[in-house]
Formats: sequence, structure tokens, C-alpha cells
Amino acid sequence: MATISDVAHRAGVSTATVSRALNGKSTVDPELAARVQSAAAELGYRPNGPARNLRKQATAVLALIISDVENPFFTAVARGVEDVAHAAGYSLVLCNSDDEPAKEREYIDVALQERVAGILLTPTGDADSAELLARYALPVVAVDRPLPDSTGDAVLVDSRRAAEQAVLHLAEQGYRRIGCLTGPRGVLTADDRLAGYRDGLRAAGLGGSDELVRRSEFRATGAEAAARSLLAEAAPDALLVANNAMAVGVLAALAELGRRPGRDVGVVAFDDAPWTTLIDPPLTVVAQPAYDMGALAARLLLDRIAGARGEVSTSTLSAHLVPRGSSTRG
Amino acid sequence: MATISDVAHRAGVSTATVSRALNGKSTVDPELAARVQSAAAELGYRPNGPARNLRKQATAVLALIISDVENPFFTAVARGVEDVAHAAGYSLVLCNSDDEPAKEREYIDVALQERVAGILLTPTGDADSAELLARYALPVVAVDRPLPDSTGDAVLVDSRRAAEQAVLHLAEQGYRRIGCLTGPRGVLTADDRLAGYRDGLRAAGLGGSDELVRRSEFRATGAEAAARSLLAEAAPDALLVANNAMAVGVLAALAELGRRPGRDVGVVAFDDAPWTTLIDPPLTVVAQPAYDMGALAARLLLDRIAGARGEVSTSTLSAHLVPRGSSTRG
DNA sequence: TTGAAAGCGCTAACAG
DNA sequence: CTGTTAGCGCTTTCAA
Repeated sequence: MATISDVAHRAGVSTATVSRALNGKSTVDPELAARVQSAAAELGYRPNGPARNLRKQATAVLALIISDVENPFFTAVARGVEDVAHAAGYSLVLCNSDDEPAKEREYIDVALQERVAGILLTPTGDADSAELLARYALPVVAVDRPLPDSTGDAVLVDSRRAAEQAVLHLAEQGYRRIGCLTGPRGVLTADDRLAGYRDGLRAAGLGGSDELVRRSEFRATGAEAAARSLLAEAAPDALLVANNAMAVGVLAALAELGRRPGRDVGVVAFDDAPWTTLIDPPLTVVAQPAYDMGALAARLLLDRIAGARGEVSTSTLSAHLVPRGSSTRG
Repeated sequence: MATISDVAHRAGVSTATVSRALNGKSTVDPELAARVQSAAAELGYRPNGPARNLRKQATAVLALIISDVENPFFTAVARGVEDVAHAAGYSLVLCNSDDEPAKEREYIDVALQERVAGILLTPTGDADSAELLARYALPVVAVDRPLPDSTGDAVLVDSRRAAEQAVLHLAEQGYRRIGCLTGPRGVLTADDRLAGYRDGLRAAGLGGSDELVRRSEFRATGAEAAARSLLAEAAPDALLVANNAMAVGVLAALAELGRRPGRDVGVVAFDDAPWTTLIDPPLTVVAQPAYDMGALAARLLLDRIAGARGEVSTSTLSAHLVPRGSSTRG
């Protein structure tokens, strides 16, 4: 592939002039600039990224480390990030951590080696990862969950409050034995949503012990089993489900047991999705602004990269309840 | 950040020895190697990727250009790609082309500049893109749709045949006026599925004119409008829908018109998704092996990068029909 | 305004 | 087995 000196030769100028002309730097004689442009075009010249990055000691690449691209919530986050990054001339390296600290560390390491300009991640909560990031002072923005010791900016959702409101909504609809299906202990969003659930029970004067709580992975199959166990052992009349994938499992369990959402068991789940209005009755959800979170996080990161001053910030966006048939008796 | 010569200094050896020790190259005295290792660890040394890439004239990065990460089909492809790439020590740069040729070209350009080792893409069909790829002899594998002039390997699905079988299935179930909702003209998968639909009608002896065909974008909203128009103007008794996002729109239209899938209108849609079994009746789908396509494509690409010999290959995986309630009268 | 030259950090000949 | 040295392709002083 043609190099800058090939272009320089062909245009009859020095490499410095080519560089200046192609980057629109300082003032280059229009005639020379034109010669350079056409020489570059004729040769199909493409500047060598690695060489430029080495010289400039900087790259226009962002790393995005998320749990799983197959989860629609993260996918929407990714899209928000990509749109903003691309508009600013940055590329995105995608990494799936599967919420495993080891994978997360490994990817952070890759990002460090590649000298990416910054990192966006949904932290697993691993302390070593946070330490690594801090040690190299790599610009970082956490999305969906904060980094341990809140190193770095974060873009979060007020899950706890949203969960509380979901429970209050269920209570208003007349449900009395409200259960909760949440994610693994230690995953902050899972714990937050559980805490909000308890807040809601308290606020509704429903007390409630932990017999109505089950945990599983943030996936359909685990949630299906958890729902079965909860339904069989604790006879809840409503369910708060902590994410979209889990909702799939829960609804499947309900269908198999012949229990109709809304009428027999009230259901509210986190995360909206196109299909939630297709089922009968439509699913009441807590909609999170995933795309906006990604976009905001990317903007914050770009600001940091551009050298934005001090104070780590935490932006908490709010989720809102979208009441539909699955939480209405009748 | 520490450089290789910092490490060399600290270990009291030359940079060449550090390089060799850290890369496990040739034979390095165990004692020196150990000194290097600990010096590197103490300094938190991370090799400078851009420098290494420049020197080696190669990167361990793959570009993945897909229509849209928010589409579950592409998301599954992406996951398959990432898993294989990661296992081989490659990173993935993610790009959303939104099926716009201009964006596609732009991203190919970025990939070229960054000197990625290879590209995976779901081609928009743009000829300039294909030419660009060919000109620079960049290893490339097309996924889901072939490149124009079949430059490069491709991993496809036999959409046409799958569509045909879907139609035959509907015919067997007794549907007689089978309609088709497909994507934009010129998008190969859209045209293929339409061709398969016509094959199916012919094979079933149903003749059929184009009054039963509608096109829209591969999205829910466009498909919803298209479905309304088709239902109002041509009175089909069954529908073949060319992708998952469109199915959402079609099902919404049906629900609003009070027409029940299966009983009133048979429905088969491309792409399986977790929610398709949650609706009533469950949706009959043509399931595509998206993850496997991504994984296979990545393997083929890595082979090419490793210098695999000649002949461009086209792998056609098969989709299979998953009959469920939406295509059964009753 | 332009060119010459240095050097980013690394690896790979080539000597020793 | 180890060190010296020469670039990879680019941007950016520094002089002219």
C-alpha cells in the first residue's frame, strides 16, 4: 500500500508537505496542495493508522466492554455509544465480558495495550479492574453500574426508585403478595432492584419477608426455574422481574402453569422491548433509557478525553413505568 | 506509561532481550527472562500496540460492519464473530452501516486506515465498497448477503429455499391466498425471500400475482403499514414475513384489526427470537443459524488472514422451519 | 511556505 | 544467547 513518501515523490514535494496538505495544517500553497491531493488519489493513498497513532501518541478508538451484545438493553446502549463516537470520528472496539471479572480484566488489558483513548464499560464490580483503570489514568465512564470506589464518571439509572414505584403500582392495583425475581447477589443492578422492591413493600405497608424473593442469573432459563419455585412455594399474587431476559422465562413459566398475567398474577418487568405489547395481556414494564445512556456516556467520555476538568460525575437517569395489561386485575 | 527501554534499563539488558523474553521468542537465558518479567511487572509495562503494529505491519483487529446492532439477528452474528475472534487473540471493531452504502464505504475506509487484518460485513450491495475491498486485497468475508461480483468468501443462508418451504407449509395447512411482506428492492435477502415465496406458490399450484406482495424497510413501523395495506386491498389468508422486526409490526397490525394469527390469518416470519413462543398463538418462524454464521465467517476470515489458499468459497447454511400455532388453522 | 531530520516504541536482522 | 542497529510511516520541530 502506498506510503506518504510515495505520494511525496509523485507530487514532487516533501513528506512534510504531504502531511500538512492532507491534514489541512498551516498554510500550504494551493497549487502544491492540489498536486498532493491528486497524487494521493491516484495512488489510493490511505494514511497508515498505526504509524500516525504511534507518532501522535493517541488513537481515535474507544473500547466498549459490555456484559453481552445479545441483551437488547446493552445493545441499545452500544448503539447510543456508537452513534456519538462515530460522529466524533472515533471507532469502537466491542468486547463481551459476560459479567466475568477475568474477561473484563483481559479486555481492559487489551484496551490498555492498544492505547485506546478511553473506555466505556458496564463494570462487573471487580476491584482489580477498577484498580487497573485507575493506575493508568485511562479515561473511563461506567454505564448501568458504577465502578467500585466510584473511580470515574458513571451514567446510571435509578433502578431502586423505579423498582419501588413498580411495587407501589402493583399494590395500588390490589396485589398483596408481591414477589421479586432478581439477578445474582453482588451485581449492583440486581441488588438495587431488590432494595427498591423492599422499599416499595414497606411504603405500601405490605411488610414482606424474603420467602417472596428469588435470585437467578439475568437469563431466561434461570428465571423460569426461579419463577416456578417461587410460585409453588410462596404463592405470590404478583411478580417484579428484574430484567427483560428474565421476563421471557417468567412468562413462559406462567403460561405453562396456566396462570394468566394480570388476572392471576400481576407482572412488571424491567426493560421495554418491541414484543412486550404483542403478548396478551401486554406487559407492564419499567422502561430504561438505554440508548440515551450510551450516548450520554460517550459524550462524557469524549469530554474527558478532550481534557475536561475535575470532579467525577454521576448522572442518574430515570426509568419510567409503562403500565399495561399484565399488572391490571380484570 | 513505561516503554520497552524502561524495562530494559531496569532489568539491565537490551530492549531486544526484553522483546524476546516477553514474546517467548528464541531462547533467552532463564535468569534474564525472569529479571525481565519482574521488571515489566514492577513497571506495569504494557507493550505499545500501535508501535508493535507499525513494526510488524499487521494488527490483530477485525472489523465487523453490520446493518444494525439492535437487530437480534445481527447481534447473534456479532456474538459468534466475537467469540471466535477473541479466542484467536483478535479484537473486534464494531460498525453500524444502517444499510447505507455511504456509511459502509466510510467504515471500510476506516478499516483500511487502521490496517485491520480483515473485514466481516453484511454488504449493502454497493459496488464501490466491493471495489475498494478488492483494490486493497483486504481479506473479507461477507455474511448474510454476498458481495457484488462475489469477491471474497461468503456465509449465507438459503433464504430462497426456506421461503419456499414456508409457503409450502402454509399451503399444506390450507391457506390459499398467501401474501408476502418483504424488504426493500435491491437488498438481496429481501429479493431472495420474495423469489422463494414465488417458488413456493408455483410449487403449490397457487399461481399468484403481485397484488399479494408488499415491500417495506426491514423495520416494524414500515411493515405495519405495509401489512395494513395488503390486508385491506388484497385480502390474503396468510402472510410470509421476511424478518423479525417486520413481524413485530405485522402482528401489531393484525391485533389492531382483531384478526387472530393462525385462525384468521396464517403467519410465518423469518428469524426466531425468545419472545416468539410467548405470544398466543406462538409464532411459526424460519430459524436462521445466526450465531453459527458469525462464528463460521470469523473462522474463514482468520484462515484467509493466515494465508489460506485460493478459491473464494460460499458456504450456504440452511434455515429450518419451526412450525407453531400461527400457521395452523384451528 | 517548504524541506530536512528526528523520533514515537517496537521487532528483526545481523554480529558478536 | 545477547546487544547493536535499522527501520516501520507518520508528524512536527527547526532552519532556510
